[in-house]
Amino acid sequence: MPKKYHHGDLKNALIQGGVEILAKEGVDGLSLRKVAQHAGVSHSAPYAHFPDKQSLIAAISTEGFIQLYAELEAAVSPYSKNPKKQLIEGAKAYVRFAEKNTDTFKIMFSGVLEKEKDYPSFVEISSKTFKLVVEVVQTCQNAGILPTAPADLMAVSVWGQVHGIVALALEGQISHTVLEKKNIENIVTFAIEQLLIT
Amino acid sequence: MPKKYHHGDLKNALIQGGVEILAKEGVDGLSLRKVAQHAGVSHSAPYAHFPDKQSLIAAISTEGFIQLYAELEAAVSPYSKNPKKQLIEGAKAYVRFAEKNTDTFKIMFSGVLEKEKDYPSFVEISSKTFKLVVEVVQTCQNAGILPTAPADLMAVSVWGQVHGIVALALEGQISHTVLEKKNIENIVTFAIEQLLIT
DNA sequence: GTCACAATCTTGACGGTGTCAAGATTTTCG
DNA sequence: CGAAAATCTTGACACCGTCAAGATTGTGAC
Repeated sequence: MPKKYHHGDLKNALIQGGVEILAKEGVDGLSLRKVAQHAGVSHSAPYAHFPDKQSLIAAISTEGFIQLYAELEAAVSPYSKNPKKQLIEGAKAYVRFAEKNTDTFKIMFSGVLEKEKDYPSFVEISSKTFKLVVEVVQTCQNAGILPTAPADLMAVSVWGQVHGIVALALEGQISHTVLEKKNIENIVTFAIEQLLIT
Repeated sequence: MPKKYHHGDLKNALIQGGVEILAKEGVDGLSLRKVAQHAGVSHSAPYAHFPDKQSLIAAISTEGFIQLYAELEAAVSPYSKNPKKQLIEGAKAYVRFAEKNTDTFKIMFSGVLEKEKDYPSFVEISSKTFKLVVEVVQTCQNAGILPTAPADLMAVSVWGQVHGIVALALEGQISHTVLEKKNIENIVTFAIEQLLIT
């Protein structure tokens, strides 16, 4: 933890403030100047901690991934003896995260972040999350409920399946006729079950 | 087709110019003023045709969906006797569209468009595209190569599967270890095959 | 302890943005 | 032809990201 200077841990205050503004005013409402004001600091103070806006967004995205990872972990760990439940509960947790943190989720995946190579901690937590998916997929394969194929490839399929439906849902692209019968969690569950070996 | 006034069909010129700028400078480079200048017109001339920037973006997205629909149609129609090929060729066409028109694709799905209710022509082509997916899914079901389930629900799964992998790929979120072995088209094909009944 | 240095923050400026108001110009149509 | 509507220009406003210059404050060497 950084020591106190004029403000004291401004960097984290900016990230946290960014998350709040994101939740309150949406992606378009997020500006460096607003985040600075929210932290009670001048409009260009953030430049002491972030070289540009993208960098702040990367930090917020990283924070989002850390929380997503934690929630996936929590959803999956109780069912270490039940691979199918792990897969489905993990998928449902993914949906819930996206629904509860819509704008953070959008920032994490909406192309605002471009050259991720420059944000090592983002890459780290992001690939850590992917590894978690691979592990769950592998236990499912060992249990014979997912096809035998390279685990990383199958993990991309599973993650893509969940992510795609969630992304379409956030865009309002899920057909009205479907939403009448099932909510997003149920749709994702159905889709994942299609990938399972009966 | 609108008649000529001062400029002559400014509205379409703005949309077309927007597509060009989008392809050349990316999402961040797209501004109303730049589009106006590109069309040789003053900075607030666009307001005679679009109430705000979102509306221009909606028009560009609509244009994108029209092209996407056409390419899906073209990819699917030659194989009316081969449902499996229809599904896979359609998915591959989706990938190709996203790869060739990255920024238009991002704008179409990256949350820039919010309240779509206000853009009827966008909703129209978008749901028309979805219906095309439903039709292909139905012929696959009739051929016994996709599970018997509500066609619209299964269509959401299929579309979500393809879209999710494409979206993750555009974010650079597909694991390096997977990309070494397969390109996006192949990954999507693999994923779709997992949904098929063998 | 003090003094130079580095980190942190402020002030002020720059060009660019979306949007609106007022007015000029042009087309349409009764 | 003349009124009304559509189209476009000019100018202004607040906001934005970013940079330069300088003020303030903490750190560490001596």
